[in-house]
Amino acid sequence: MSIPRIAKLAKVSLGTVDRALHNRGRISEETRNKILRIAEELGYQTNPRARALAIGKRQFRIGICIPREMHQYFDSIHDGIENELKNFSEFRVALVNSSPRQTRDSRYEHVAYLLQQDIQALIVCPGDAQELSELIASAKGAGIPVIFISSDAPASQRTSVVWVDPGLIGRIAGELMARFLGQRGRTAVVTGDLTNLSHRKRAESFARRFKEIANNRQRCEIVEGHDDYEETFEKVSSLLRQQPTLRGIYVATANCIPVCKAIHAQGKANKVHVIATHLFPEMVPYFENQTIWATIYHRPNWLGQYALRLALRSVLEKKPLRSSYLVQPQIILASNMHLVRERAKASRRARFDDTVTALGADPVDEDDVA
Amino acid sequence: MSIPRIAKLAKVSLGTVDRALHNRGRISEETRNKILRIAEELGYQTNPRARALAIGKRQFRIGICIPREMHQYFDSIHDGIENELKNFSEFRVALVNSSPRQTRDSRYEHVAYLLQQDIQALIVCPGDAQELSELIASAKGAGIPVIFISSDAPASQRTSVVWVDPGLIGRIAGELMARFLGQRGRTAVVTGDLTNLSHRKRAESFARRFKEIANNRQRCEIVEGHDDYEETFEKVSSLLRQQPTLRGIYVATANCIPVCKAIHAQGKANKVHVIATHLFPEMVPYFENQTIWATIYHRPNWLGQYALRLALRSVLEKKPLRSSYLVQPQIILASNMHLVRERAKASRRARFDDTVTALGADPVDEDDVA
DNA sequence: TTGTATGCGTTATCAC
DNA sequence: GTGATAACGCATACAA
Repeated sequence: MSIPRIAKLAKVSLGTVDRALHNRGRISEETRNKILRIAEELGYQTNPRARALAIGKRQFRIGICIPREMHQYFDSIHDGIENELKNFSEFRVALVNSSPRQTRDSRYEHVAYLLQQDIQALIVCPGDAQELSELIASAKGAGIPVIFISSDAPASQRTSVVWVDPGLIGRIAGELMARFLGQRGRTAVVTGDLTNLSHRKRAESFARRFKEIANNRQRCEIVEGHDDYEETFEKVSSLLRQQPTLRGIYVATANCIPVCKAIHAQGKANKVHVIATHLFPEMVPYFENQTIWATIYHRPNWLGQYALRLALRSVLEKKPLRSSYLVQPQIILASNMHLVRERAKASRRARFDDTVTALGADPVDEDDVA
Repeated sequence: MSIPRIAKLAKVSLGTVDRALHNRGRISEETRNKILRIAEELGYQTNPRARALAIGKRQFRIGICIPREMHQYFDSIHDGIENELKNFSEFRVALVNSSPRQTRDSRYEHVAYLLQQDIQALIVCPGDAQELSELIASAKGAGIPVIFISSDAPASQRTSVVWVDPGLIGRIAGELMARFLGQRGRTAVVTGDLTNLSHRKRAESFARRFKEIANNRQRCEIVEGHDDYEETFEKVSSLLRQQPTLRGIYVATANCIPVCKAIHAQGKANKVHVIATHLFPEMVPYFENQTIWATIYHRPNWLGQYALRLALRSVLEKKPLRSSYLVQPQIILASNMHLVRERAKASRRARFDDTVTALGADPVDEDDVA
């Protein structure tokens, strides 16, 4: 089941088989079909290691566009990308980085820039669903796979998306909250911005699942904090004053610190509890004093790692990509908190800023295990 | 940083570098040292893909000894092994299987048999800590790596163990139970056999963590079911009669069905809830009727997959193995139950029975993602 | 339109 | 002890 073997069976040369298999033209329909038929029958699969070896000297360039805000989250994605890079140290891969400052800033100019940099694949955390569609269509035309991380824009022509199902996240949080609270007390959601599809989905799924289990007919208040510290603190503080029976808050975004602070400021420290999102060092004290009871960890590190793996597989091994890769979220309690990398690690973002990270260093474990 | 480059720098031939790097003898100390020094300076790492290509025609044989009882659990391990096998389809790997019928049966004769089969690595689910030590020492002497799955025997000379920290499992279950029950009601543990180190560890950790959080001073009853259906059903039934304030049961072994049945038989259906271990089809109804509130999933599939990956890495890439690989358990609720493979899949054990599974079929995604 | 030659980095088999 | 040389499977530049 190798090219030489096919060549022998078809009584042609290696080059001919190669042309048939890879649609390179300069081949007659007849021989092409004969060869393809034989390859089919033999169940030919190209040997990725041999291919890797053969094309190993080329430079590959991968474009990266991931906003810089919310360090705890996006830095993890970047770390994941770097991690995976080490698994490809035999190749000459360069990451070309161009990222907007704020989460809500336009990615247009950045992606446009990246597409001019002779990249072979593009990894983006998209913001607005619409703005990139034109650029992505042109990338597709140029044969450049575009991989979305963390959120999707279904209308776009992106090749693949690597993310966590937001409905699933909401349902898990809702079920957990219902079990934690039993029948007593009501709950609320703090989210970023309901115009964001993922945020809305999480909030809705949470509320639905909570009511389903807790048999609770009360309205579940939804607070938009816009990932702003002050705004969130104020809104949650007033919510706590208005709703004395509030017992649980699901913070569907990374911005849970002002929520915890508000709870303590209102003297509700052991009365109101939080289910949060992600995990980073500032949260640890609130885990320890039992303000946070659980957090839903989206594994940003793994999102990044997998996105780069897909990009490089597509480029190096010509592997066709599926349109969607769903990553499983993890439920984190105080007992397994120590297993999350972001709990302790300092930000390394500096290394990434607007640089071309050339590579080729020490190979490393992929360490899903830990 | 390749062998030819080192050869040029050292002004020797490829063969000489090879002999220096791999301690093949037939080389003078002097040139050996010179070459090793240069390789060190250049940070030489052998290119695994090239190596793979070069040794691709050899046969490799991996011995497997995993008991057949408890299909839901051990079959998953086997499935994981087969999964990983597909990622190495370019090689000629054969799995040599010899497994005891019962979990508690001796593995001695099986392992002894496997060691005579010209295997290059051995994967075992050990039972008794002692019985294999002599065989394992001799395997070590013969340069055959021995990888334990799922439980450890610290005194033995095994190369590596791939497992889930039993203390961690117990603490997670304990914390979850404490959160679920709040301050009300007491709890109990159903386990297999307290002479088994992992089982004891899980039970103890559970009890300690539960008390810590729930501020509960009551004794936490521990029931040994010996993974026997009848015995477990009887013991749990009588426990439920004796302890009317019992609210939660942690089943630390896969044997949770008789526990659920006993709860229903005693008319405690919505009063007593279960945190279980693993997930398989028979459990689904009890998840749906809210008898089971959560389960701790040890990811047996991944245990198997990773064990084979380590074995093949050790053999094919000469990669040194760490002594312990800790896999993270997952907390499963009704909301994310559908993500667990074992929930639905039928047993495929037949394929494995006492056969030499020769291979080389279709390569496949590794799909941690799903 | 087809065939041949060369190289990727490693291992293995010779001959010297 | 050491150095050529071929082979693994694939890609590619060049020759026919």
